[in-house]
Amino acid sequence: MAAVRSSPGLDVVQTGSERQDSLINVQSCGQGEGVSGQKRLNTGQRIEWLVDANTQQTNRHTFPRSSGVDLPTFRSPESVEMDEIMAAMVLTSLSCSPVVQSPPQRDLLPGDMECCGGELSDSGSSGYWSWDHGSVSPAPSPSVTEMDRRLSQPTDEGLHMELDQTACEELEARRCKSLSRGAYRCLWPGCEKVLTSRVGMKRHIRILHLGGGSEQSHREEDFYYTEVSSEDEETAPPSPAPSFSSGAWTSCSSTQSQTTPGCQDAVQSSPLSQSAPSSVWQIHTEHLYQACAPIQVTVSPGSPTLCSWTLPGDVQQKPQMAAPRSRSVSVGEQWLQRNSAPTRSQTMSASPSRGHCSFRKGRGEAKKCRKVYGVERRDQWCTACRWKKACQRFPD
DNA sequence: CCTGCCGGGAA
DNA sequence: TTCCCGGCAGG
Repeated sequence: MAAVRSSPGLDVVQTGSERQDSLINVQSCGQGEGVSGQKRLNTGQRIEWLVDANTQQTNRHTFPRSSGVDLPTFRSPESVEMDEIMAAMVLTSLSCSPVVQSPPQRDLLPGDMECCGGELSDSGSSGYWSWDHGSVSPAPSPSVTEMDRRLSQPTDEGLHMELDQTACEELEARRCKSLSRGAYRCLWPGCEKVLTSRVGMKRHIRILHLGGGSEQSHREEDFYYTEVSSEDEETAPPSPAPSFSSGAWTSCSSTQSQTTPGCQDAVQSSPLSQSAPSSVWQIHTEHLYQACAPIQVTVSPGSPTLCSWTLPGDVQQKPQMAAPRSRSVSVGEQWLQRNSAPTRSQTMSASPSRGHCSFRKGRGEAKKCRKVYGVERRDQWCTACRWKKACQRFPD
């Protein structure tokens, strides 16, 4: 918006020495730093202009000149009015000319708007949403000026509207990098890609996950990555993200409760893009929880039939989840202490075949703790065996 | 008789 | 909730 307005306190400054010249101070709402100066028109009017980027005023093309001011007599009121209009137009064109002032006219370039959208448009009234709106708009950052330099270079020949996408993305990436040293983590299930540039992440998601570069998918990538600051990256080793790729699992319960609260806090993107990744994380973590159980399992020594393990996906579906068994007493006990009760209750409640309360299933061929450790080492039994309950360490 | 474990009760 | 045990059933 290139608003040309005249401030009452400044605009019409007519001194006695400049009687024949109409001195008009104009303030133009635009972008970037304010530019002020004077311009002497053909008609002899000297126009002083002040282009202030940060003024958010309504468009007012009126030039309140007091009627009591003496004007050159050879001018008819119509011509004066025309001159004012002309002056306004000239000022408008001046303040919007890319040659004279590139910063304020940035939002007037439709090419920029189309190319980079809200990324480049810092104007709060542009109507475009912007990623870094709040952090960028108020104070011009070095990256902005640098970008302006880059932008004003080609626009010397005119409005260079054909900035290609990649160039804009580079600018965007630069800007994002300079503004925040954050990283962007892909939230696509199974993908833990962490990139330092948002554009790269978008491209990654678009190409790898969304499968192509369609227009629709171009907006979808925002849902599948989250922004994490570098501090979070450094201080978040227990974050579940790297854990997926690493197969060194000793206990699965450690990650169960860590459903990315830190990541959520670190996210600074739009709330729309927050919601989707969180749900993705939720699902992901649940899968992780379900999947981690068979990983730490070691096969029971006496029963080869127990070696048939289902895949994590199947484990999730099956109502009767097989409890893990381990020869390692300490690990098994730890796991039992944490998971025996919930697993048991899950199994009980979900099993439809157990209609009979007094049903006593036949004795399995698996050796239980009593058989394995003997009565003399009862302290090494699983808790259930110690309580004369169904063995959880070596279930049938 | 041994073993596994259900059901119930005590702390 | 944790712990223990009587007692039943299968082998």
